[in-house]
Amino acid sequence: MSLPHAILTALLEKPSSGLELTRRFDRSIGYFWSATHQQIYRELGRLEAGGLIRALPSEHPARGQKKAYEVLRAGRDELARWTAASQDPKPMRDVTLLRLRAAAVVGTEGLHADLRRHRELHGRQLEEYREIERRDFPPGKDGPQDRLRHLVLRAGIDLETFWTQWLDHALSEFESLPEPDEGEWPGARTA
Amino acid sequence: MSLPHAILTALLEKPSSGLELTRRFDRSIGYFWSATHQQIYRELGRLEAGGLIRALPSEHPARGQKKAYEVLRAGRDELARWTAASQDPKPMRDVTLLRLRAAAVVGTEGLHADLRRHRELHGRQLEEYREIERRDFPPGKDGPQDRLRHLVLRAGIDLETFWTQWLDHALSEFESLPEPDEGEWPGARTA
DNA sequence: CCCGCTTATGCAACTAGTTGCATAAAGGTG
DNA sequence: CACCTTTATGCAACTAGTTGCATAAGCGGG
Repeated sequence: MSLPHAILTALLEKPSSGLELTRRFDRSIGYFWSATHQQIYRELGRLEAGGLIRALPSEHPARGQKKAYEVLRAGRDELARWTAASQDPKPMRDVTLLRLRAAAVVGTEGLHADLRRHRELHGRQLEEYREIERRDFPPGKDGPQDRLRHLVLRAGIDLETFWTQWLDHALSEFESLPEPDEGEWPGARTA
Repeated sequence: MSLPHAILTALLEKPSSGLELTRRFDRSIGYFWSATHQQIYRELGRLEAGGLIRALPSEHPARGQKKAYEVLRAGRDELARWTAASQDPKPMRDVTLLRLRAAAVVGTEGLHADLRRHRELHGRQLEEYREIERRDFPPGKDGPQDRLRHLVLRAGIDLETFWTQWLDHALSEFESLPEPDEGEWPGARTA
């Protein structure tokens, strides 16, 4: 149950309309909590119904008309409560690792090329994060809030660094693997 | 759509009953693809209905009776197809990073202690992985399959290493942060 | 002024994962 | 043997996220 809290955080940083939020989720916030516009609109409705946010008054509130929201006191309190509450880290689910384990059973055919592609994507993401770091956190920008936000970005940078390095390692392993001449992969029993 | 493929992989490694699978998902497989027993039973039913696996013949197939499954040819083919197919890495969702970003707006109250707890948990997980590495991948065990499986474990080790280091960094930042004397966190507008 | 494109909001149906509980057999204990 | 716990399987309802599409206003040509 984190989407509402992601939205509350975003709205506290800056009151926005649904579409503006969507744009922000495609950039900064989405780097660690992605959401589609449909999720966002639905959740905005719920948050408004629950009295945590409200639509800023507008001249002509009609369909196709921008509607900006701001956070109410109850919303801020809820976000503070949620942030402070103890939460267990949830077990991870990573498709790439699963595919690699499957490849150990059915063969690596086809996987190699896709991992190379992933290496490219993670490399690009890493560059993008580094760019943001240069832009948003020059030396000296180190108030309490800057430090916390920098910490979040740092996690993104270090994670992408991990992935690029791990994928490089995996790719070099693939290259030194013997050709899978059919039968190389012991045909774990199928009927 | 990865749970069925996780199950196919597990069953190819070793035919098992639902409960045995559940146990294995609590250990090795669950380290990168977790699943509850309800998910597993449901999916076993679907896979059987789809002709990808079949129940091994049993004397008395009754409720409360172990029922083991094995993978059929179609199941193996499907797993090979899925493994080789190109897949985009999906955007991540990490609650901890989200909480940290929220804390930059509503204050760090309470978060510190929970991050310390997470540091402990990740540290323990890291130790467990290292233990497995010592046990399952002694020097010399480096056939193609061992190499691939070791690669997966390596990812787990490196990820937990990242988290412990990042959390250590975060915790030290928290300690050097000024006391949040109410108002330290600019009260981003609430109505 | 009608056509198509962009901006903006939203519903409905679907898929995946979670939570809570039910059922039944097996095996031990008083 | 009546009761309790453990092993093993499973259904039903719920929550969260995804996909596909609908609606409507504004705006710029031809």
